[in-house]
Amino acid sequence: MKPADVETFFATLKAANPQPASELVYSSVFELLAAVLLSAQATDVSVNKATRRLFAVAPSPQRMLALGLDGVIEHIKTIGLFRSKAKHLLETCRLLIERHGGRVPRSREALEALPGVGRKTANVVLNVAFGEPTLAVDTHIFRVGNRTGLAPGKTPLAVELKLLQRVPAAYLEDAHHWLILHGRYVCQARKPRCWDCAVADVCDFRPKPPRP
DNA sequence: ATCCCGAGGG
DNA sequence: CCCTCTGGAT
Repeated sequence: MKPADVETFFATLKAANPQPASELVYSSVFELLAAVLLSAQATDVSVNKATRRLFAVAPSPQRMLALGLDGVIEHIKTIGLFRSKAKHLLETCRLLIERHGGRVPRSREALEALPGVGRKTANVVLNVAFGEPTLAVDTHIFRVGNRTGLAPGKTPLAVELKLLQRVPAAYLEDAHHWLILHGRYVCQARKPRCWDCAVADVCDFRPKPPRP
């Protein structure tokens, strides 16, 4: 993708969706952190189904700890990777209380020190909860960055750095959600919907012509 | 590089 | 059946 097309790319996505937001359901910074931790390799629909039950009983680190491992698993067992996620979530809750007064810390170092929280999850929390100019690269953004030519890279970190360097400052705040929603609904993994893609003319990807 | 791991879509 | 889903730890 040519540098001049990057502005067009984001202006077009913005016009279609002026105020993009996460589709995860949460009502506090703690719930955001927990929901994102649970969302690894899972759809937001399945995560929301589980967190509706979980957060009704455990909206705080203290209440989450009180549930215990089996209690947490009972609520999230419909999500993939549920055993490791339950374990990580509980240990994270313990550390939030022990190190951070039961609050979610605002620094990358403190966030990534929590089990189950890596660079991507930390970036989401820093951006969405604290308004920091970070850009979390998930499976969608990694694919969209490479496929479109907007931000090619062999690893998520490489794509993230390329995006931070190419996305105009005015779009950085919401770029994460525009890219993720574009990847989820239009630039899909298996069958990208290029025929109704608003940014197809500035995209490097050319789909195979359909069979007659 | 491998493991974790359920639900939904094609 | 196979692939994908807002990854992270070992």
